[in-house]
Amino acid sequence: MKALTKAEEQIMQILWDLKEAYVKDVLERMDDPKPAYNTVSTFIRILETKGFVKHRPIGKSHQYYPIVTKDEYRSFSIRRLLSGYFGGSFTKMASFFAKEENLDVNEIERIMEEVKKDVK
Amino acid sequence: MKALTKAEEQIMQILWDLKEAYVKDVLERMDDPKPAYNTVSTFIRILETKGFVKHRPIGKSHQYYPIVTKDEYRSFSIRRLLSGYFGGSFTKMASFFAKEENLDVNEIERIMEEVKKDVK
DNA sequence: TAGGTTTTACTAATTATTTAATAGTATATT
DNA sequence: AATATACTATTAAATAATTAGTAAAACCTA
Repeated sequence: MKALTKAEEQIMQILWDLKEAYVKDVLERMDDPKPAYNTVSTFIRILETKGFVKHRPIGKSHQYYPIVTKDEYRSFSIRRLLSGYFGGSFTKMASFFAKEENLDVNEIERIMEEVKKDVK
Repeated sequence: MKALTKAEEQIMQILWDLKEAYVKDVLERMDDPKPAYNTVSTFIRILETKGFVKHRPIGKSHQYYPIVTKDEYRSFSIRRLLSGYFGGSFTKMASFFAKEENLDVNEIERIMEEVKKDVK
């Protein structure tokens, strides 16, 4: 999987959110100052050539939808961070975070309970 | 703090590792095919203008050293990932990771023990 | 001291990314 | 039919990132 550039990622976030969208729907969700319609259109087409997005023709226009899921990209991103900064170890990352946030043992317990519940 | 580009980050990783280094030391540690000496030199000077690195003149040459620590940049990177992909919640990220790796409750316990030990 | 070496500083060239204008096509509207 | 509207496709222009050549300074060596 190839990494997204910042502008591409911004648009993917919106597509993941909307699940399917026309160019105008994406544009609508963008922060001010909004870029030109064609700027968005171009990026979506780049995302399509990169294999992140497909479209179905609806009448004269295109409805776009993600084919790389947000989870897949999340996973890719975590892995990149882990391997670059924590020797590939999630435990190291968790420790780092805990120290940085000054989490005490109880707070760590609470987080892990949450995780356990969620995993079930 | 400003994000590093890929090439800049690569060189920072080496500087963090070496703590202090001449251009040639950094070059030495780079993967083949090695870039030109001047390429490395340029990037280090960019890092200096970005405020990640300083140097002390040693004789005719410069010894470079990081002034943004790896921990500071780690922290920045985690935060960026959390806010972009996990609604800012470390718990969510941990859950995501646990599910993805199919961690069972025992494995989660083990990680938590490790983190607790480390935090003390 | 003349010629080679090492290094920094400056600058240019290349490639990637971002942005949007322009042109073309189809549909709706008057 | 002529005009406006809504879109896609192509292309160009602007900016950022990457790579490295060239010049200049400082040193080393025969």
